[in-house]
Amino acid sequence: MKVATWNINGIKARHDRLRAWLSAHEPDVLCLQEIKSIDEAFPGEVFESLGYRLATYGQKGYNGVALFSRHPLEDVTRGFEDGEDDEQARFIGATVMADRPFRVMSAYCPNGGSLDSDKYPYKLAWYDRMLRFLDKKRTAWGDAVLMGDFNVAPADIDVHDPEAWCGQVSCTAAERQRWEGIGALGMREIFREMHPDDSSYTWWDYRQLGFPKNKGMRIDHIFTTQNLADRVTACYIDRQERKGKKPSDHAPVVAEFD
DNA sequence: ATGTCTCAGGGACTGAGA
Repeated sequence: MKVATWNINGIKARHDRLRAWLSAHEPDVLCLQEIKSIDEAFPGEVFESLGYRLATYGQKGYNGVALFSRHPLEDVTRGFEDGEDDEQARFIGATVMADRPFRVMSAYCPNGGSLDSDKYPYKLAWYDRMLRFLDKKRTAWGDAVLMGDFNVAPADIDVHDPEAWCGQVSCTAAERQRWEGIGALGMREIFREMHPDDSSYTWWDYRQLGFPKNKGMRIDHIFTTQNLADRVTACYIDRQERKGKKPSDHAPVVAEFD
């Protein structure tokens, strides 16, 4: 089973690149973030013709998440269903009906802006809502994969310049504590587990020659529940996709398990 | 140089968000 996550930064601007990537890598399941499209305008036929079933949760202009699967998707949920008034489309889940079914979730965690903006407390509160949601659902779901753009660099090894970033948004103690809360709920972050000392990144700023200078951060992650984590055979970042014409500012992250 | 992108609105460019 091959699963992947990619912040695509606009499906309209990137569907050709995505189609080529899917043809080359053939993941069973893909989570997208920042589709920046309403559901009605999502170019689904392109991907259905490659054999994928789609579930999208979009909004106009910003944010938006999607699930692609070569196996049927059941019981799609959008948002956290907690009654909060939140118009931002950032979380979608579904059950992948493979031989051994599992729950999959695509998360686009808030960026947070700067420490003094109102986007920062929104980010922290959003994480708390996600943690409550995961806690409430985890026994019912069994095996699960949670993937996405978490907008948190969990440790200094995940940041090109920890001195400069320490205490800034994506690297504060409050954010890292919440990110670690996912692990406290029994999920394991696969890339770091497979590569304990690798300081690879998943995102590089378009500005200031971020990618050529490798000034990036590892903020896109794949978490799985215990049983799946024990069956993982590989986890890697596809840096190639950050190259060439009109890349996203994020590279895909891929995991394989038996 | 806040040095690059995407998208929306409105029909060339500006603003927002990342």
